[in-house]
Amino acid sequence: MRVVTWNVNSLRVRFEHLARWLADHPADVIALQELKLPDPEFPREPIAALGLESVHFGQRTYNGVALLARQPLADVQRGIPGWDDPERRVLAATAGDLRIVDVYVPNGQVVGSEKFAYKLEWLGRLRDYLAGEIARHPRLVVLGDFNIAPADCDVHDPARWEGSVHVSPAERQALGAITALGFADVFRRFPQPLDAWSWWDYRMNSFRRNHGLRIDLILATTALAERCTACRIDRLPRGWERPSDHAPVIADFAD
DNA sequence: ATGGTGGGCAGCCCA
Repeated sequence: MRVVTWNVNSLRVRFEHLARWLADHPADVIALQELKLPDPEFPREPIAALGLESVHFGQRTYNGVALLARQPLADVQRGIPGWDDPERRVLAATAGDLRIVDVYVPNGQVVGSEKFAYKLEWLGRLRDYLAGEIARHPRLVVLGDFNIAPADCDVHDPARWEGSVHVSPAERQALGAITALGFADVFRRFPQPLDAWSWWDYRMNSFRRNHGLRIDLILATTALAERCTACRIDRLPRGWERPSDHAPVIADFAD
């Protein structure tokens, strides 16, 4: 099973990039974030024309997540059960024998802000939800835009970023509480380049200078992570004309 | 040098 996560920053704008990339990178499951379109405008038919089933949980202007898959998606769950979060950021489904949870973690804006408090609350609620999911689904993958760089090796300039949003101790602790449920960040199970980022700011020529963060993650339950045979970031589409600010992350799992 | 760029919807909000 090949699993992909990609924050497309507007599916309307990036649909052609997605189609072009998928033509060269056949995947079994694709988790998308930041659709930025309401459900009635979701391009279900164009995606079906690519040979992919899809489920989506969108809203106008902001947020929105979708799962695309070669095979049918079952037991679809929109949002975190029992919490009426006004922002649409979580979508779960079962593809084959994998349970998939697609997440778009809040950005947090500035450490100490209201949005930052929402991010921490949100991560706590995700942890509680995943504690139940992991008990029911031993083969569980949680992937998406976490808006947290797990460690300093995931940051191009740790000194300049120290204490900022995406790297602050509070955020890393909240992520740690999730991985402590029994997940592995599969990217770090393999040798990787020292400068492997998944997001580059649109400003300040960040991509050209390769100033980025690794904030797009694929977490797998520990037993499943041992079946992971590869994980990499494909930075190529970040260099295409009018790109998303995120690159796709790819993981392969043996059957 | 506290900026810069991009998406979405209509002068900002969010990333």
